[in-house]
Amino acid sequence: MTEQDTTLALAPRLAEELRDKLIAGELKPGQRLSEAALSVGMDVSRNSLREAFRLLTKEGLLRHEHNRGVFVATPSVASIIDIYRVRRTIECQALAKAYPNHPAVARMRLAVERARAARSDKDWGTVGSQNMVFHAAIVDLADSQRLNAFYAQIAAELRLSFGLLADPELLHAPYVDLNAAIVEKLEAGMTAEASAALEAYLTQSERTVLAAFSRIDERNPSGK
Amino acid sequence: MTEQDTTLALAPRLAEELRDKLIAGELKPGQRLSEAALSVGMDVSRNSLREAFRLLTKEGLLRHEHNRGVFVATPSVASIIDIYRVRRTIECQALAKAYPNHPAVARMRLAVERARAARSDKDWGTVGSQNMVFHAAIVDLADSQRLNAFYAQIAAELRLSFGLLADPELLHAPYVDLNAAIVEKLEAGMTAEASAALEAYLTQSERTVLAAFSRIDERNPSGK
DNA sequence: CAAATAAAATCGTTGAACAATCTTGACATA
DNA sequence: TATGTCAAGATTGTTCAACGATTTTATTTG
Repeated sequence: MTEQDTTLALAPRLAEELRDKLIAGELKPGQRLSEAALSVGMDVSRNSLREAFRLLTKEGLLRHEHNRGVFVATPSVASIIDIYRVRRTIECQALAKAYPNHPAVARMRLAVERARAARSDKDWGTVGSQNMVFHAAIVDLADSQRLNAFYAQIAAELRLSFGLLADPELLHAPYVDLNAAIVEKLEAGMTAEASAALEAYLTQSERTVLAAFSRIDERNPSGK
Repeated sequence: MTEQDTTLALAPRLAEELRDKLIAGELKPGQRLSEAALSVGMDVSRNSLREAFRLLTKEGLLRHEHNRGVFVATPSVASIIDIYRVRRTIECQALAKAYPNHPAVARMRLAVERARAARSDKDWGTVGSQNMVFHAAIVDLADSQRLNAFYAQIAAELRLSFGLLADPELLHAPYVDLNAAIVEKLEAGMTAEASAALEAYLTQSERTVLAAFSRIDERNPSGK
């Protein structure tokens, strides 16, 4: 009974598989993805693979150049700034307008607690993924499927950038307690304060990521 | 020199062509799009058409059912509520954080003036499209490519819903002056007031659309 | 008239083919 | 040596034909 009953379409499955590899860093920014090579590697036809490419291109994880092929998207300072702008717009508003009994609040708290436990174990991978869960839950406060889907996409793009950065401790550890403060303010009904705290959080996080990114980028300007 | 030098890829062109037909109402909600029929009708291969279908499905304009084909998305009360939730989140925040000298402000004003001119001519189509321009300009205040792209998608979905509604005068005419008031507040640096006015606008517009939509929907519950 | 079954249509996916375009490398020229 | 030309070679863009899988329609049967 562990198998999938509903045979999902092939292209979305391929896209998911590729997305995982992109986020895991198995496929590196700037790298070209050969249709011929990948289609035999993944044991599917070129046509099916091209459908998957189109999906991931639309998500911003791949870049498509006509008659030249698809490449893993190369994060840039501009894209990071853009992504944080999106996050501030959506997350802060979701938090400001949230009502404190929303089911997503429980998920926020749970993510905070799990992140704290992982932090004591120095399990930075889990700290990072619980941080993602926390922010996805914030967006979920707005009760909008479309915002959720859009945010998932933005988060995947951001994780592509994170892949370039070396130090997950620096990247995620400092924010566990800030997250805790946010959820506490929210639970207390202080949505405006929670939102303000989140904005400060995001600004600080953006600065950290940009600084780390610039250090990489100036050594290796074109992302090869 | 009027021709396109860069031969654009086929799939995006097909997607654009279909998108236009969807928004124009040539393809009706719930209608099934046969791969075989459409591919001969548009004189392209089934494979290319399928790539275009994937794009439009990801945009929310088409719905894909495994082994059954693609259908024109059927707007629902839930989808309209969701779309307006997105609009309030993004547009109000963009306006609240805007700075009044942003180039998009000029476009907002221009759209208002054109809409007013069109209103005196009772050219409701232009009134509607200038209204779309106005709101796209608001989102542009946030200076984010990703928000712009996302909003364009949401707007297309909303226009699909509008296609079902009969009366463009009722739908757009009352909002020309509200738009004017918003741009004036913004130009005066009163971003908070502009944002509040927009929120009231959107709530009222949502109510109008939902009311009109329910009248249609109860006569024709499952969209043909 | 309902249920079961057979036939037809449609989608899902593959593989091969060929045109269009880009890349590479050899070669000639200044 | 540096540079520009030009012909392979490789890769993408697109089409076509085929066939298994699934759904829909039509037919038969009880």
